[in-house]
Amino acid sequence: MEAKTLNRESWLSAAFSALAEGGVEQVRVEVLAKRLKVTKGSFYWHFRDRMELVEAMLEGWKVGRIEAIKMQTRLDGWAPADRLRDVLSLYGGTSNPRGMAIELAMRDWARRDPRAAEIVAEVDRERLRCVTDLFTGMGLTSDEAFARAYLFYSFIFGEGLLARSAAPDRFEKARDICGRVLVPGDAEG
Amino acid sequence: MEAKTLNRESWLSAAFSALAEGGVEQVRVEVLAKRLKVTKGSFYWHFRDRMELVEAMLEGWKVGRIEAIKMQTRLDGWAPADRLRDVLSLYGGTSNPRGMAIELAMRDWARRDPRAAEIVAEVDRERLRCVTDLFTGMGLTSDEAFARAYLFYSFIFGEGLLARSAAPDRFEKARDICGRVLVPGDAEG
DNA sequence: TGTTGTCGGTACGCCACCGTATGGTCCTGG
DNA sequence: CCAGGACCATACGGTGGCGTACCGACAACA
Repeated sequence: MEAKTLNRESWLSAAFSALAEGGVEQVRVEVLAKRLKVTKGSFYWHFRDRMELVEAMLEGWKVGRIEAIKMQTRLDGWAPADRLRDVLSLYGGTSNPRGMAIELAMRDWARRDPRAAEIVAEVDRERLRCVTDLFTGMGLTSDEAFARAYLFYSFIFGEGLLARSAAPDRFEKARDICGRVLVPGDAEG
Repeated sequence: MEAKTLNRESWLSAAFSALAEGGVEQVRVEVLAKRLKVTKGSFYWHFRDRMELVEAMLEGWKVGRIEAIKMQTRLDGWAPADRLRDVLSLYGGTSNPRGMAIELAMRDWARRDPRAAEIVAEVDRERLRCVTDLFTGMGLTSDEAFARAYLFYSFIFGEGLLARSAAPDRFEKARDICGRVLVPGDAEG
C-alpha cells in the first residue's frame, strides 16, 4: 500500500533512479513526473525549481555515503583486514549495481559541476581517511597506509568503469587475486 | 594559417572537445557550430545527422586507442616492467588531462549506449591483452598476469575518478607507492 | 458548513536543440 | 565567361524541457 500523496522523498528517490540510469542530464522534472504518474504541478509544490532538487540530491548523497563508510570501517573487535575485505566485497563486482551506478554518475557529474565536485571531494576525503586508518591499524606507516587507501579506492571505482566482456569466471579469478594484493595478510603471491 | 573551409575532421575535433568537457550530451550540432563560428548549415553538409557524427567519434576513438596501446606496449628490446611504468605515467596523474577526460566521458557514455559500450569493450579487451602480455613477459602465470592487468587498468581509470582535494604532494607520494605495488620489480616495500 | 491548507492538474510562454529547404558565394575547369 | 560543385547562411517547423499562473479536489477542523 503506497502513500496516496507524494512527498520530497518520493521525488528524490525517482531522481536517484534517473541519475543511476542516465546521469544528471536525465533527472528532469517532466520525465520524473511521468515516471511517478503525476504532472509537474506536484513537483513545483515540493521544490522551488530543478536546482533545489539536485542540491537536495547532493546533500542527501553526501550524508548517506559518509554515514555508510563510517559504519563499514569501524571495527567492533574486528580485524582491520577483515573490514577492508568487507568493504571491497560491498562495492566491488556486481553486488549493488545501483549503488555503483549512482557513484559513477555522481563522479561524472562532478567533472563539470563545481558543487558536485565539492560534495564528491568531501566524501572521498572521509572515505580515504577511514580506510587509511584501517591500514595504519595493520601496522603500515602513515604514507603507506594512505597510498594503500588510494589504490584501494581507485581500484574499486575503476573496476566499475571497466567493460566486463564475457569470460566472467576469468574476471572472478582476477578479482580474487586483486583482493589479496590490495589488502595483504594472506599469502600474497 | 587555418584552413578557411571546414571538413569532417574539424567537426570531429570540436566534438571530442565537447565530449571531454561535458559528456556526450554536450556534443550538439548547434553548440559545435557556434564554437566553430559557422552555422549548422555547414554541419549538415559534412554529416547526414548527429548520429553519423557520434558514430564517427566512436569509430575514430576505437582505432586511435587500439593503435596507441599497441605502440605503447610493444617492447623493442625494452623490459616489460619499464614499458608498464611508461604506460602508467602516460595515463596517470595530471598528464594528458584531455585524454583522461575523453576516456571517462566515453565510459560514462558506454553505461547507457550499447554502441559505445561495445566500442569501449573492444578497446578494453585489446588493452588488457597487451598489458597481460607484458606481465606474462615478467614471468607471471596467465591468471596472475591477467589479474595484474585488471588491477593496473582499474587503478588508472579509478584514479581519474577520485577527487584530488588539496595536499598534492601527499597524492604524489601515494602514486609513487602505488606504482611500485602495481608493477613489481623494485623494492616493493 | 464554511475555511484553510495540502496536493496535484491544466495551460501557457519561453528557450534550446534537431533536421530540412532553399538560397547565396566562392573556386575551378573548360 | 559561365557551368557546376563545394561550402555555408537563413529561415522554418517540430519537439521536449523549464517555470508560472491559475484552478480544482480533498481532508482537517472549528
